[in-house]
Parts: sequence; structure tokens; C-alpha cells
Amino acid sequence: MATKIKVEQGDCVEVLRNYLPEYFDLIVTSPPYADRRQHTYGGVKPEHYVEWFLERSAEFHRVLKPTGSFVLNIKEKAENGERHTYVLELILALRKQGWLWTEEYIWHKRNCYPGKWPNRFRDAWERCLHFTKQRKFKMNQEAVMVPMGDWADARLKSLGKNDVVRFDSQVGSGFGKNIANWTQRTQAYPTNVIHMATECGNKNHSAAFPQALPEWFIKLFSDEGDWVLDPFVGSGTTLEVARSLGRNAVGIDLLPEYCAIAEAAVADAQYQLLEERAAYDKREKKTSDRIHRKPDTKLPPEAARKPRRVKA
Amino acid sequence: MATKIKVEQGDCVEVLRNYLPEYFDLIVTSPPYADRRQHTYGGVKPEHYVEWFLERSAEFHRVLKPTGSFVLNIKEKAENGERHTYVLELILALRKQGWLWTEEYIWHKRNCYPGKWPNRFRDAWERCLHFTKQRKFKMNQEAVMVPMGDWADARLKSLGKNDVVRFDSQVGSGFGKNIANWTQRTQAYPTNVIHMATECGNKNHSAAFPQALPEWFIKLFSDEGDWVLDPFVGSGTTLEVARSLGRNAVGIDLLPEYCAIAEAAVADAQYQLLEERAAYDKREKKTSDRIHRKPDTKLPPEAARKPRRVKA
DNA sequence: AGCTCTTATGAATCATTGA
DNA sequence: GTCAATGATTCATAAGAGC
Repeated sequence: MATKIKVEQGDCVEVLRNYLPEYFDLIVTSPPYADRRQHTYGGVKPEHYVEWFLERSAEFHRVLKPTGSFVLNIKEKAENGERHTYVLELILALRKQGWLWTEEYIWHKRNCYPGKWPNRFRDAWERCLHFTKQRKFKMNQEAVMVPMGDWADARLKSLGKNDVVRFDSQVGSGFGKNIANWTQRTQAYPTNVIHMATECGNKNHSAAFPQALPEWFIKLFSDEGDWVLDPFVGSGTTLEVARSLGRNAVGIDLLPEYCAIAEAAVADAQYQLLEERAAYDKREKKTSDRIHRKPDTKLPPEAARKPRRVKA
Repeated sequence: MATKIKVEQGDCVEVLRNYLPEYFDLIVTSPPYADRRQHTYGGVKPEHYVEWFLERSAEFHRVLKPTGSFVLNIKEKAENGERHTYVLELILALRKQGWLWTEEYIWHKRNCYPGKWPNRFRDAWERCLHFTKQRKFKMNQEAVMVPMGDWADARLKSLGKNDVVRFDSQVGSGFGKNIANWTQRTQAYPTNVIHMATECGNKNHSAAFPQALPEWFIKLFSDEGDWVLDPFVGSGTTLEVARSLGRNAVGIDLLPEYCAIAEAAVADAQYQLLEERAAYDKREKKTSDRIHRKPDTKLPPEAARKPRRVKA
């Protein structure tokens, strides 16, 4: 069964009215921040942001499944030496709208924007607010497990800079193979701090998201075949990732040009996957399930037997 | 001139009434969190936390200099599957009280509390809220610059899964070259994400702060000879650090036993410094300024010439 | 001195049990 | 019903033991 990806042009508050209730399993988005993208979204003023957002999040609530999640990547701007409070107010308002504020994940941007100001350092983090409709919801913790800390620490701490340089030059010396062994040994659950560089993986457009960010949440809060929504899809990163993970997805954006970019990005991703698949088939001389592949991490037996999920 | 350190027992709201207005240059504290440490602080209920705190922060505002800073280390708890909102409400309320919410620093705890739950991962971060009375305030950015070497080490230590995968797959792709770049520069300004483990001290008390956390803010927001206040001083970490950095300090705590511990800690620190000094004098055969020493990192010339400060 | 290995222990949360 | 107490889960450190 093929993965369905759809890009819709318009204001999400209107587009979503055509969708049935409880249609989506996951909403993950990075909305236009207040007063940003003025030329595109008309620059919602900070003092009107909450009101503006609530109208849309009401629709999100309607189209989200009871066991679904809503992940909101956002960060308040600083102005006149102070942080704006509209994000705090938004959290409080969303709770009044019926959302549960389940968690606040921190996206730690390792390579943040350069700059220097007299009253603050560079901003290296953003909020990823996790809202749900119920206390029990779908969460696949095993899908995002990380190699255990002992591993990286012990091994890398003992690596001097010379060792790293040597490692750099001795391609294929067996180091990679060893790493594979260690990762097989033990895995740990991650924390609520997500370390990720702001790499825009695809070159043609400036992605607000690094691909790995929506990837993490899509793996964590949805299954293959589920429906993912990004109501402010921008350049389409969420859609690309959703497709590559075997999720169906809908992306909405106000701007026709963004919709075009998003569609192109998805088409590229699709093409690339087909090429990969062809190459793989040729190599392996048999069909593969590469496109809809399982998470590449080995699950511990007990985790595989009873994954933590909630019945819808 | 000797550094003055004072420990006062009592509720800070009462103790501070005896202090003159605009007495302190910096307030840095980690208050008892709502419903935590019940056996010691009586556990302020989340729904009364803001009210309880505002009474005290009004005094903080009175005794803080106009160019001073107030750093609040706090994190809301999760209960019944949801994060509490009292910290968000506290930020909004403090602004109404006249504080400027200048910045929110993230303390990323590398070794966070273990545990597993169906709906969340381990909590690995806390807020360090930075409030001021004016848009212009004292900030010594150069005092907390990070040597590039250490920074590279920290980055290697904190390698997450994605780094590992990249490490593994892109052998020889320039990892070593990047490291070479980092080590060439000497110092960098930090960001608003502070990467620090929670040292569990070998002492008799549960050390909430790692020493390095108040140290960072004391260096950043005060000068030698300034007055630092910790109104919930607990085991006295702030006082120890203040003394070692040549700042005068006042610590207040409700509990007599904590005050005793704090006084002992400061005495220990004092004793240790004297010993160090004696040893140093013996080695160097001359007097040293080790106790009030400058940061041991070399400043770039231009930074040393014009440190960024605000006149009082 | 330096290293491996073991052990104890935290500003945690949730589900369950008992009053 | 509401609330308080207990158990289960889990991992990055420091400290100590052993070589």
C-alpha cells in the first residue's frame, strides 16, 4: 500500500474544516512565530498571537485522534531586552481549550545563529511543546532509543585529539565495526533534551526544521500507516520525513510558493526512494521492504513482545 | 580586604526587611520547588506557590541594585501526566511585580534522575530564569568564555545517536578536520544552554546545585567585592562559590540545620583556601593573589581592554 | 600513578494500595 | 469519593576496591 502525501494551499483553519474529526494521529509543526515572516503571514503581532493561534488549534483538537499528540516547535523572541510572554500565555490558553500540557521537550541547537549582544548570549534552544487530548496516548519509546552513555563517554573520553585525527585518516580501520558492536550491546531511553544541529539537509530551500527533529517525534508518536498533519508545512520537511518513515501526511500552507516547494520536495524524496529501492533490489536480487522499513534499532525481546501502546 | 560571608536563619521575607534597599548586586537561588522537600520546607502547594513566592520576590526587588540581576533556578513537576503551570504563572506574575524577564537559560543536566514512564522521558533540564530591574544591567560576558578545547571535549562527550550514526557512516568525511578547527581558536562565548552534570556531593546534604551553576552566574552578573544574596541557601553552595570568587555573600535559610551546614561549608572552604594559599606561597616563595584570582582563562586583548559593564 | 569494575544514589513519575 | 504512602522503573556520576 502506497504512502499518501498531500499538500493543500490555504489557511489551515479553513482547509481543516473539510476533514473528518479524529482523522490524524499526530500533528507536528513549527508555526510562524509572532512578528516573523511579516511579508508572508502578515506578521501576527505578539499581543494577538494567542487569539490567532487558538482559532487554529481548535481545529487541530477536532481532527486529532484521542490517542494522538500535538507537537509544537516554538520559541518566543526577545524585544526591548525582554523575552515575550506570548508562548507562556499560549500554553495556559491551550490548556483552557482542553489540551493537556504533557511535556516540554528542549531542542538544543548545537550550532545556533552567531551574534553578540550586551544583555544576552546566543539563543541555542527552542521549545517543543507536547500536548495531548488524554492522559493515555500513543508513544513508541523504543523507536527513538539511543546508544548507552557509557559507551560514548568511555570510548570517546579516551580518544585524544590525535586518536580522532588518526581515526579520520585510517578509513575502514575497524572502528566503525566496533561501534556497531557497542550499539548492539545496550541502548538507553533518551531524555527530554534533544541534541540536534540545525542542518538543513536538503540544499534548495532553507528548512526551519532539521529533518531529524520531526523524524524523532514522528517515530515517537506515530506508527507506520498513520496520518500526520503539519498545518504550517513551509518547505515540506515534515512531509518528506513522514513519507520516508511510511506515514501518510497532509501539509497545509498559506503560500502557494511554499506549497510548490513542498510538493517538489516530496516528489524528490519519492524519486530518491525509488532509486534507492532499485539499487537495493539490484544488489540484493530480491525485493526489499526498505521504504516501509522497521526502525533500524534492535528491540530488546520484552519490548518487542509488549510495546507500550494504547488502544484507540 | 577580607570577603564577608553571612548566614542568617529565618524566613527570607522577614530577614530581608532588615536590609537597606539596593544592597545586593546579584540574587541567585534555587528555591524549594512546589511540593518538594516536604520533610524540610513543609512543601508549598503548587496552587499557592505563586502567591507564596511573590511575597518574597517583592523583598528581593527592594534589596537589589538597579543594575543587578535575579537568577531563579526552578522546574515545574509533572503530576497526573501533565506538567504543572505554576512556573509559567510565576513568570507572568513577576513581570507584573515589576521585574523584566530578560532571558531563560536552560540548565541541561547530563546525569538526570533515572526512571521510566509510559508518557514521558527522563527530565534532563531545568529553567534558570534571569530577571532584571532595568534593560541595562551588569553583565561580564568575558568572564564565562569557554576555552575551545573544553568545548570540543564537551561536544564529544555529549554525542547523541545521530552523531554516532554520522561518526559511523561518514568515516573520513572531515570529522577530524572539524576538531582541528575548534582547537585553533582559543575561546568562545557560551550560549544560553548550560551543560552541566549534577554533582551529588559527598557531604551530608543533597546538593541541589552543582557548584559550577552558581559559579557561572556569579562570574557573569557580579564583580569582585560585590554583594551576592541566596535567600534559600540550603547547604551553602552559593556561599562557598561566592567566597572563592571574592564576592561578599548573604545566605538565608528557614532551617537551622541547613544554616549550620552552610556555615560549616563556608568555614571549610575558607580553611581550604588558606591551605592552598600557604602551599602556593611556599612553592612560589612570594605572596600570591590566588584567592581573588582572575579567571584562569586568557582573555583576548580586546576583551580585556573593554569589558562590557554598565555604570551603576 | 592509572585503569577497570562494582556499588550506591539522586529536586523523578506513575500505578497501585490502603486509610 | 479524596488523599497519602509505597513499589517499580532506570541511568549518569562519584567513590572505592582491586589489579
